[in-house]
Amino acid sequence: MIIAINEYSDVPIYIQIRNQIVLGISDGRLAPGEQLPTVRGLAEEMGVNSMTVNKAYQMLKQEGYIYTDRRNGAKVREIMSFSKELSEESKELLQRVISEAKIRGIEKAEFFAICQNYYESGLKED
Amino acid sequence: MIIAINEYSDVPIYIQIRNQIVLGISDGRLAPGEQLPTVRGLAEEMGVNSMTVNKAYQMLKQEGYIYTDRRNGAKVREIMSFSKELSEESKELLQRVISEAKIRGIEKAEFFAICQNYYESGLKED
DNA sequence: TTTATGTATTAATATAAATAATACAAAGTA
DNA sequence: TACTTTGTATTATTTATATTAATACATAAA
Repeated sequence: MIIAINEYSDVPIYIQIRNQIVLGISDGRLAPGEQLPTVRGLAEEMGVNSMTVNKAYQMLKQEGYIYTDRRNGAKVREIMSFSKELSEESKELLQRVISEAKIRGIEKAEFFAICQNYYESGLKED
Repeated sequence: MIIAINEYSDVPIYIQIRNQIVLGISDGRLAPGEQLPTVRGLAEEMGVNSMTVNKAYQMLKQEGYIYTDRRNGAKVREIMSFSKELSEESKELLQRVISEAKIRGIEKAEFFAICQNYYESGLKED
C-alpha cells in the first residue's frame, strides 16, 4: 500500500501515517494478518526518520490495529476487539463536520449521500 | 453562550474556541448578527490570554463566520457565502470517521442514526 | 477627553515534532 | 558461533508552534 504524506499539512507526519494505515485497513487494501513494511524500510521509502514511523506504529499498536514482535515486524491484527461504538474523538469530529455542513446549507440527504460513498469505498471484491 | 475548553486536550485553545463558536452558530445558540464577547472579556472569563482569543476571532473572520470592527466588536455574519460543498478538511475528517466506524463494525444505518442526531440538534424552536 | 473596541508588535516561555546517531534484545540464518 | 534484521530504547539537537505577557495604536462613541 502506498502511503503518501502531505508535507504542508499541519497534521504531524506520524499521525498522517497512522491515519493512512487505518484507512487502508478499513477499505481492504490492508488485509487482516498482512505484513506491514518495516520501520526502517518505510522510513527510507518515505524519506522520514525511522523514529517517526516507529511512533506511528506505536500508536497503531496501542489502539489495537496492529501488533508487532521484534522478529517478524508489524502485522495487521486479525481480530480487533473494539466496542461497537464510535470513539469519543470520532464523535467530536463528526459533530464538527456536521455543524459545518449545516452552516453551508447542505441538506441531510445530501450529506448522507456523501457518507454513502465513503462507506462503500473498498468493498468491491470482483 | 458558554465556551468551555478542555485544558488537557491537545487541540490548541484558539482552535477549541473557534470550534465552539462554529458549533454555536450551527445549532442556533449564536444567531446571525449576534454580538460576540469582546476579545478581552472572553479572555478574562476563560482565564486565557487575550491574544489567544484574538487568534480564534482572526480565524473565524478569515473563514467568513464573523466580522469585526474596531468600534463594535465581533458579530456573527448575517449572510455567509459558502459553497454548498464540504470543505476539503471536512471531507478528510469524515472519511477518517467513517473508516473507523467500519472497522468497528458499525453498520451504515447505525451511523446514519448518529448523524441524524447531530443534524437535528438545535433545531427545536418551541 | 475618556473609554472600549480590535489590532499590531516584540519578547519570552513551554511544548511537541522531527531528526540524528547509537545501542540493545530477540530470533532466525549462514 | 557470527551475522543479520526486526522492533525498541536512549539521548541530544533543531525546528516550529502555542501561549503568555506587556505595551501601544487607530477608531469612534460617549
